[in-house]
Amino acid sequence: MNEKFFSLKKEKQDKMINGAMQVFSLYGYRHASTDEMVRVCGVSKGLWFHYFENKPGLYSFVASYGLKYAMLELSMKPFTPGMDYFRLRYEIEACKMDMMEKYPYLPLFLNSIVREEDPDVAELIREPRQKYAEQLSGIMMQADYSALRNKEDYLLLIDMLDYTIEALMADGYRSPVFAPGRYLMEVQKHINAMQALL
Amino acid sequence: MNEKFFSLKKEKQDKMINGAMQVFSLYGYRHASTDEMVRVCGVSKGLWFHYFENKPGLYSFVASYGLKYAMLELSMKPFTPGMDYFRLRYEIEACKMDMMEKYPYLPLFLNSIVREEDPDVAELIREPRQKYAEQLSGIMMQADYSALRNKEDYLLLIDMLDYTIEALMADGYRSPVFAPGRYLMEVQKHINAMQALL
Amino acid sequence: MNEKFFSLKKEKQDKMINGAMQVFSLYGYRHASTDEMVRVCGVSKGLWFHYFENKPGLYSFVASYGLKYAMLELSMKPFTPGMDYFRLRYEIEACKMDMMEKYPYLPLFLNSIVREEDPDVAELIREPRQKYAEQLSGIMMQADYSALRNKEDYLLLIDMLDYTIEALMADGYRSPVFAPGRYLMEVQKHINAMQALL
Amino acid sequence: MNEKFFSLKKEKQDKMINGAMQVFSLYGYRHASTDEMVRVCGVSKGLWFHYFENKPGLYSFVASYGLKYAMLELSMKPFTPGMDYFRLRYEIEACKMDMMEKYPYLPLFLNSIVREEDPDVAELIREPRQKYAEQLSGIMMQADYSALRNKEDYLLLIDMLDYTIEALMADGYRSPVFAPGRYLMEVQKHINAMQALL
DNA sequence: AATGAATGAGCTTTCATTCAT
DNA sequence: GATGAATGAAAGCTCATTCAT
Repeated sequence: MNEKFFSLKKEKQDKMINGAMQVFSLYGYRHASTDEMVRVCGVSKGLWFHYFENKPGLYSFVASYGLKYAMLELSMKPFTPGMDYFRLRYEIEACKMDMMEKYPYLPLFLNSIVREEDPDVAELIREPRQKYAEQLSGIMMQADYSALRNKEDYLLLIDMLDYTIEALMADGYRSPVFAPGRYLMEVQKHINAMQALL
Repeated sequence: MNEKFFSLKKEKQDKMINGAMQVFSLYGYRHASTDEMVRVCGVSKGLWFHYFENKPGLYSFVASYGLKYAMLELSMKPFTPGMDYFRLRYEIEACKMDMMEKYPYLPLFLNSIVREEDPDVAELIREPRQKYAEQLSGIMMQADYSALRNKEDYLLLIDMLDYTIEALMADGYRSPVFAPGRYLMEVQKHINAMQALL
Repeated sequence: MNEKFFSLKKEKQDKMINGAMQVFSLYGYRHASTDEMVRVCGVSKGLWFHYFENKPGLYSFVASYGLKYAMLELSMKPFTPGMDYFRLRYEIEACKMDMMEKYPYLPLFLNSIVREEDPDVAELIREPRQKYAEQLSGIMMQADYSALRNKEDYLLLIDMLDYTIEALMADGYRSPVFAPGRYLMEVQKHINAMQALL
Repeated sequence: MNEKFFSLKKEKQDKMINGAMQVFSLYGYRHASTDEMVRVCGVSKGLWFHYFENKPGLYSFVASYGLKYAMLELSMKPFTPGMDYFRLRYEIEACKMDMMEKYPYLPLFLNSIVREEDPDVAELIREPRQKYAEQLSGIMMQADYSALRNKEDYLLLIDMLDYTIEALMADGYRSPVFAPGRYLMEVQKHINAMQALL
């Protein structure tokens, strides 16, 4: 990418980033079209390619940027070591909701990045995607897992919760306007349901 | 579609069906190209449209066909009522592996059909997709769920298992050649892990 | 073309000829499709090409055939020399209506042949088209033109009438079902109108 | 259509318009191919669809544009009321020849628009086509028809002249290069011939 | 820096024509 | 003789990308 992108007014940078996030997260890498980004955020087609050589370059930038921003937000939250696992899991979703203020599609985009398998971009986003995963697991590792009795297999329960939470978010974005409050309530409800099983 | 398709040699029918299943399941409806199907199964471009009016028509046929074939295979297995839930869940995956003999990409395709949301085909496949889901839940409903103690929330555990199994299959197809035996082993391992928690 | 065509049952020959006439006259040479002929007259695609090498060959045959048939019909009518021009002109249209019994689209087709300018077939039909024109003018030449006083320019009035009559026929075929009686009435009305001017 | 088309250099606009007029008027709407337009006027295929959504949109634009241009040219000529009908009819053809300076195929295109019956575009051009017809008849209505004695049927003579003139133009364009001077001479000759009959 | 006109490869689809049966 | 399955070139159209302004 062209580093001069960062010399643009922050406002314009974000307008472009948000447009890209929206279109990429709704349609996936391959099916996202530059025309739609132009329509969504009112910045000329030529400019995208002025700053980001091509479509993979654009995706790779926005994905890295979104992942980094998420990592920064996560690092600023006081996830105190020893916090109950289920509580912590909820707080992470709450943190994602905070990201929406600046980047409304970022929570959905984060999930779509993880699922993205297009060979044109798979390698380009491998590293930041992994770092993000590592930070998340780093945070989660410090949790208090005592509620999950069985040491051997508790990772599977965690996976289940992750899948469920991702599905709830996809549902949320499918509605005309995403309601963060409602989303968090749904997440809490499902967490409670699982906790009751233990 | 043109009913004369069924007058073709079964061998050729299956070659075309398999080509379509492969390309559709790997890339999704929108991104699947007729050119690639031509390449994959050595049948001319014109022929696809001779039998299937257009791309939605082709998808709708192959999806319905695949779902029906899966339902037939499922209906021929002796899923005895009262069978332990986890055992039953495994047997269903085993049954999918049997389908691979004739349609190697069918198990993956079944999952991709469920996820397909392209507005051009959503309505066309709604009914067979639902019937398939109903047959599956019909089978599962007869299982012995006594292993899952807590009546309130056991559905979440089931969802978790379903998500896990789908992910394992996606992993399997990502490898150069899908190994049914290995897949079933992985499925069993994960089922065991969950059972141990109860 | 393959002369064996004439060994077919007359009934089948005519079914094919009528199908071709209909589609060619309604859509013109280029836009007429073999698929539509198959649909219209229920004879397989392969057979067309078995008897008529290719599309120009088919057109050239059917056009020549139609023109010859028209010439035969014309030659069998007792167009007595010295008949009043306007009466004769009407009788020719009446004769065309007789052709409809065997070839319902022939009158329209005759007009469409005259207008056909596609370079793929222009040369192929030049000769029969001209012969037909010559026979017609041969017949017309023997008419009694005394009603048309001015020797110098009467050819233009004749052209006008020809154009008008052609337009009336096109109108007639545009209606759901062509009514020969009504058509002849319209022709007579217009002839009368012109006669009144002299 | 995309209004930005008008921001192109006039020269390029006209190059595209002329290419479309030429191909459309020579082959008719259905048989006119975008590839041929590309070849004829050296502008890429993509650009046509950048400005004109699809083929009907393109035809509808060029037809409307051509009709409007013709109406403008007609409105700028001093067709003085009371001018002799035959003189006026000639002047209209002379006016069409003036249009050729900017749009060499426009006179032929105007005729082809009137004959166009493809259902994909019939409705799209109905209104401008009618307005053009109305302007023409508005002009002709003010003519001095005293030369045409018989009030009852003079409309038929007018039709005849119109058909003849249209045919002469078609003939003219069939020659390697259309010669406006020669065309006007032919028109005059035929007008004279008819006048002599009255 | 910023625009959007311009391109052409690639997509879905049509259709004259061939050929095995 | 008769069929219609099969082909591939060409049509209308899309879209990532380039480039003159």
